[in-house]
Amino acid sequence: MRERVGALRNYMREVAKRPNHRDVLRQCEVLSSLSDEDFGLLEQNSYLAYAERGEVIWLSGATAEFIAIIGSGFVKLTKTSPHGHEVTVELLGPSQPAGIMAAIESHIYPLSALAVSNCWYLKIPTPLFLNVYEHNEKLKDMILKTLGPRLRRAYDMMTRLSSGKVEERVAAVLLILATSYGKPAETGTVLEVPLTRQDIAEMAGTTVETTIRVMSRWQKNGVLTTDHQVITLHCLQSLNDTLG
Amino acid sequence: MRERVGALRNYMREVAKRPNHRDVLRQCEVLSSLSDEDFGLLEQNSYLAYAERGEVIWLSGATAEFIAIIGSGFVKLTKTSPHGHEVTVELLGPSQPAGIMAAIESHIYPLSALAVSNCWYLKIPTPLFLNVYEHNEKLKDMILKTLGPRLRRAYDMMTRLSSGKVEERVAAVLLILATSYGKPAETGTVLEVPLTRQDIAEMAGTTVETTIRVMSRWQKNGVLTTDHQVITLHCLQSLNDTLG
DNA sequence: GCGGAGTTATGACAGGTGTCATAGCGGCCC
DNA sequence: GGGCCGCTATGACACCTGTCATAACTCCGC
Repeated sequence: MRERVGALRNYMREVAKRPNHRDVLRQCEVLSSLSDEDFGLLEQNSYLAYAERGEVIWLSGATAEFIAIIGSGFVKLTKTSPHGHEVTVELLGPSQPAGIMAAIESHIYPLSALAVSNCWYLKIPTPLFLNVYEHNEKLKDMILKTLGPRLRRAYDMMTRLSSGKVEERVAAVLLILATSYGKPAETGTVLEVPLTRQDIAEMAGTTVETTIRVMSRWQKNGVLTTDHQVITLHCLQSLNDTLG
Repeated sequence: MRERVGALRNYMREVAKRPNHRDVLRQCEVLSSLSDEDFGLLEQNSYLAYAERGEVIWLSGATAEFIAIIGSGFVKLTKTSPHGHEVTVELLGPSQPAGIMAAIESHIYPLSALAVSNCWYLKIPTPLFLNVYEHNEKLKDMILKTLGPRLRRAYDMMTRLSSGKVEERVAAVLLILATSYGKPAETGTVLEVPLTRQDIAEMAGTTVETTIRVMSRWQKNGVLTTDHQVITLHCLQSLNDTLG
């Protein structure tokens, strides 16, 4: 046990490893259609930034000064309800972009971006990005095509959030996370995302206590095990079953 | 009272009035950037269709044969949760398009479309639309720009759905409807959308009974009055207050 | 080492909300 | 007109879930 915790801690440090500037750009799917020239332009005028776990990358309502492409670690996009209650609407991992819609359309971030783990990300100034965007039809296509899945995910979460039962919502969150970021292992699917119960609660639209209760129950049933913030899902099927 | 009910019924009939084919195309904001030539193309190869209240326009999961532009009446886009429970994700009124994302990206409708009132809509075959779409950069821009607000509305609903209290969610739904489709009158803002409590419940992610209870309470407090399915909001402020 | 901060965990409790049952009302079709 | 259907309305009741309180544990800085 001791060494597993040690290994986990190493993992958390590893997340904070500085990625290669160019690699981050190249690995971002939305930008994959760009010419070498445009890549060069973006590369020379963007810069890597670091955020500690919990750090604010931008706040909703602020003017969109830059778009971000995640190099390593995880970022959550949140919105605070009128009651001050914070809700996570999206979780982004390596090579995923954030703030593109704000840049090209509203010029104001509609969501806040917060680091879930220590992470590196690339900051591309909005004017520069717009410059490349304007005369680049393929980029527009790519953005359109990535927006589709985002909308569908949003609609999916809406239906899950409305259909009552917290247990169901937490199961849905874990399954979504598993498909996006889960890594297969002997014991099951491992979620190497350092999410606290609080984070999961924000995604499922519930409270920490209830989330803990639900997950403790699953732990007793052998559906999953948690070791600090690393969750191993042993039985995806029984999670799926709780969805109906 | 008698004649008011009669007037309402007339209204319902009026909604079903057949609109002008070309007007529907011209009034759709997304298409506003098209050349006369493209307009002609769309006009000649699209056709008006009629749907009775409650009728299915398409089902989620079907292949996207056409996109629809609403001419008159209202259409809801829904998704059924794993539990069979139906959730309305969006409500569309005259001159709003549906199915565009499915056409250009997934080729499968992610949501079902159902007529909320009797309505006329324009069917534009997917291949034709894609044809126009491919070589029309401004159209892409317009689509991108309309997608932004859609995403933001979706995120907004997500936060409201997660923040507990049903009363709040119903208030939010009514306010959203009021800003989109409300018409000012002496007595307040009138919602001339023939929504049943069931429809509202689906949008707020709750049950008919609770929706009725909440709205009856407001009716007693004088916040709103309902006459069949026509809702008059007398005090938008007190609805806003319930949001926190 | 000690204390504080952050996270996980558990219990008591009240209230909101879904579920089920029932009823009235108006419209529509035969 | 009669019967059926859809919509609104109301009550009883169980139970989920948010709220508040408490505690153990780890990590970290002093």
